[in-house]
Amino acid sequence: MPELPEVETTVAGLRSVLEGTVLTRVEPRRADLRFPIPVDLRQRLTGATVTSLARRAKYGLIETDRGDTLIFHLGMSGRWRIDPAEIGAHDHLLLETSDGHLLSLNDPRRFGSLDLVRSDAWQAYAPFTRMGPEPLGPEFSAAYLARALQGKSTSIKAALLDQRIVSGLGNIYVCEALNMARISPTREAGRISRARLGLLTDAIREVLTAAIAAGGSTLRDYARPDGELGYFSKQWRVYGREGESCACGGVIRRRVDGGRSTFYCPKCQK
DNA sequence: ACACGATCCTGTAAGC
DNA sequence: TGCTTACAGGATCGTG
Repeated sequence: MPELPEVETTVAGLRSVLEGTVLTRVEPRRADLRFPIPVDLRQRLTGATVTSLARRAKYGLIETDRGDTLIFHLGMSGRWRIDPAEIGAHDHLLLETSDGHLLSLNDPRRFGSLDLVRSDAWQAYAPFTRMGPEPLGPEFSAAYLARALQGKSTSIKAALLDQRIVSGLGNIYVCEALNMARISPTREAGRISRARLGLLTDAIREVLTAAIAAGGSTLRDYARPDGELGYFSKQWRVYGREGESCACGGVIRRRVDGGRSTFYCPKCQK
């Protein structure tokens, strides 16, 4: 489910419930997700006050007044549920707040992760150290992309999914941005003109910004007790639309590389 | 060094 | 209807 916009929306939803509250109960319900969950997580977080929440790439950060920051990744199927009606087999971490809310990290496939770092050193967290810039940040530009893609023989689609080049993009928004910029997903990454890289960076920013805005508009849904409603927009141009019409009039195709689907329009994406 | 496929796990939906 | 198969928004690891 979660790429950058979904994590951004999730963090905003969590912030409204968590910020300023005390974690009165912290209950990991299994020892690991993708990786082991720190054994002292309960002890370090119980009784702490949540001071702030933030996002880095597809990770959410929950900072406390004890100098610890809980870092979560939602993997493919993770989400936070607020005041769920019942706790099931896939609710892996429960947080109870001094306001009486119960939060649950639910992740059936368990590709997500949970970790605890010292707040003054979160930037040294291993997954962050080799990660490229935020696509919505000031460092991300056509000039940056040109430098990062220089000499790369891999496809532009694979390059944009590589978190070392730019962090936070996933399969959906890469497909969408490439369609918006009219660039073929199979085009060699190192051989795209600077002008087209400009269109691509614009498209990436535009699609992410629109998705965050749409997510924000459904925050109420996200925070519903059942948590069942999707919290991101499904206004996709090409993703999941094989056989349908592209805005240009062409027919959207699907191809699979490395087990992952790519949706694109062969008529307008060159 | 780089590029690519296999892999972790479960749920859902399509196909026979 | 029921069983089997394909596929899913991620990221890492091993191999060529």
